[in-house]
Amino acid sequence: MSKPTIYSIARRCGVSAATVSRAFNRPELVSAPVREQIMAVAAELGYQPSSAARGLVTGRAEMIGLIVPDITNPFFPQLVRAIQQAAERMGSSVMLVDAEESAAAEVRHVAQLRSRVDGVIVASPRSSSSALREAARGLPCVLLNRPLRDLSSVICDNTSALFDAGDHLYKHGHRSFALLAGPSASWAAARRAQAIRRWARGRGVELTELGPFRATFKGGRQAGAALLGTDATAAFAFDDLTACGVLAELAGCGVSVPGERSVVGCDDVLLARTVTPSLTTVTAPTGDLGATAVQVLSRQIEAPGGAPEHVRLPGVFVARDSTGPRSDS
Amino acid sequence: MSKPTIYSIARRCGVSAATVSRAFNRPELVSAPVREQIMAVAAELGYQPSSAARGLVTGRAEMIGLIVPDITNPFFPQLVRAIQQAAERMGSSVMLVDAEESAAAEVRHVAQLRSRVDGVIVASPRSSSSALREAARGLPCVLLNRPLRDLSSVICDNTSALFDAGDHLYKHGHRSFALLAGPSASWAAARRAQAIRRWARGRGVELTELGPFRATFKGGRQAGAALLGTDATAAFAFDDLTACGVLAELAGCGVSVPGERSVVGCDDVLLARTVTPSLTTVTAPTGDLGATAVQVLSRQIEAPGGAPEHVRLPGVFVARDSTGPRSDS
DNA sequence: TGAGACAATGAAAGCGATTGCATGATTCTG
DNA sequence: CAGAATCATGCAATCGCTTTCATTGTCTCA
Repeated sequence: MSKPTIYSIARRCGVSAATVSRAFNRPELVSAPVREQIMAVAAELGYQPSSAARGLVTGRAEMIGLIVPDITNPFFPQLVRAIQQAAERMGSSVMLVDAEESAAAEVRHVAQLRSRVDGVIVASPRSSSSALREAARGLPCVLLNRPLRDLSSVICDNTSALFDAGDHLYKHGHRSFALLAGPSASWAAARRAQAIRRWARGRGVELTELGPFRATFKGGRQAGAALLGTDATAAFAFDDLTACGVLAELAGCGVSVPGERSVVGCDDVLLARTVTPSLTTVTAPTGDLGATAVQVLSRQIEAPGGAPEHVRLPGVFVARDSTGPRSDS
Repeated sequence: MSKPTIYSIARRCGVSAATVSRAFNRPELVSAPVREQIMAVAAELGYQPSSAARGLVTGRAEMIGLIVPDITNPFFPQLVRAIQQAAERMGSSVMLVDAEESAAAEVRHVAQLRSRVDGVIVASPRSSSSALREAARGLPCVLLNRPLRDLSSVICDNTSALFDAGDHLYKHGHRSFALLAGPSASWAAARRAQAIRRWARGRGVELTELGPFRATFKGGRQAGAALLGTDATAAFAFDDLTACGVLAELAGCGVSVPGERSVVGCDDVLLARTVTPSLTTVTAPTGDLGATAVQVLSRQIEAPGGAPEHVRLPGVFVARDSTGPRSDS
């Protein structure tokens, strides 16, 4: 027998399809005995409403798209999970798309998702503002970690946490710093760099800028190598993953951390706690970030064309073992 | 103006909707000038076919579901990426669902996905065989890392690689081993344990079994603590994540690796290379695993009810720094 | 007791695409 | 040159569901 539909159920129950539909969507409109019979038959037949048919008439896909630049960067799985949980709470599923660090892919995927989702969350987009705006035209959209005036955004602001990080290093006697810049297309990278520059200027300490490096472990190793070419005693890595690369490179060269150099990361991914030495970093409120993004998106979906919302959540500095007193060498 | 449909395009081009539809799906059936005009108008209007409408009539969602037990376990992002790439090649999108290590959630999600996808890939399922079979009834389904006679499966067989791992340790003089078992519901865990037991018996060495432990960093720390209660000089962790936990715990207790104890992981996630010491482990062919799973699934979708396929891909042992000569203490 | 009010249900019109069949215009073919 | 084959296109049914509107009883209240 073919897939059960509301009609097969209706026939078996001696009611009309409309009643079956209502039994599911507006149960209070159906008398108790009929409703129960419908439910029983539905369960027996293993009925599942066709979301295509429903979507066709309601115009809702009950699905949101999520575009991440690199799912293998450990920051994103946490985010994905948070977003998925939040989406589930509002009855939606998540379609995940990995843009594999390509700005072009981001835009392409937004276009592809258009017809299949109610809205999209684009995490840490690499694409140009105009391309992004264009791609999202008429599609509810929330940007994560990148503000754009006319699109909603939820961002993690690490500025003050990075100040704390700097102060923490300063107190440990460091006076010469390196900034290991992240991907040049990344707003987060620019923002973090800016915060660190401002802090350094405020403190009047020396800041060597290196990079940009890719936000990968390998990129981190390169950054580590570059760091060794300077006399900075403390370095700000773009994120935890690159920081881990730096640690690995330094370890490989026999440079002790935090003995000879201190390193701070950003994001506080699982990795940060597992490396040796554990990473001093800035904890991003992943759960909140995801939940907020979904909320904002769902508001955009409810009221398309509504004013864009901009939410900013602060990161929190956390000191671990990759930072310590400046060596007197 | 509202969303463009084939009708709005048809009207603007002075043709029927059928022709527009054909222009997209069977362009060879439409004369060149008409086709080009349709394409031009479609592009101008930013037309995107409604996948709900299409899905309703074709019965295809062009979407596959992917259920993973724990997206924050670094093994899975790699797999997700591989699967997504493969799916994209066959024109499908991927709906990711994180079951958060709950067997019940797995089954629940399979049921939910039913109506929205053409088939599902269930990675490393925790649920019982019968529940799984029941949930997948009539739904094309491929199991990853868990064989079940009547459902297709793609598994990574680490048996021989684990033998290699054992031999590697044996050559380094180890004679007393610990098996840090993974989740009891995990087929992979059972399978790995079995391989190790067999190897140990074959070699005639002592094997202490500990656990089960959860496949998380924390679970690994517990495993590490348990390990210290034994006199095993070498330990097989369930996977890299737990192995990292073990390393952290040992480091925390001042036990040197590989000086005092050797540890081997499994999966070869990014983490394995980034921890210190880098992890001796078994590399899983993630890319192949994902690509194969998608292929098998798409065959199941083409020919529903076809015979289940079973593919097994071997893991490869790789020695790094977490294993070394047995200490003479 | 009769007129609303109300509750439960059905009939039917879409939602936006695909697709089998019918049609009319061309082009072959012998 | 008549009839067949071919090509490009349109018509209309269909997919499974939601939802508006109409219908039929049942109550309730004056």
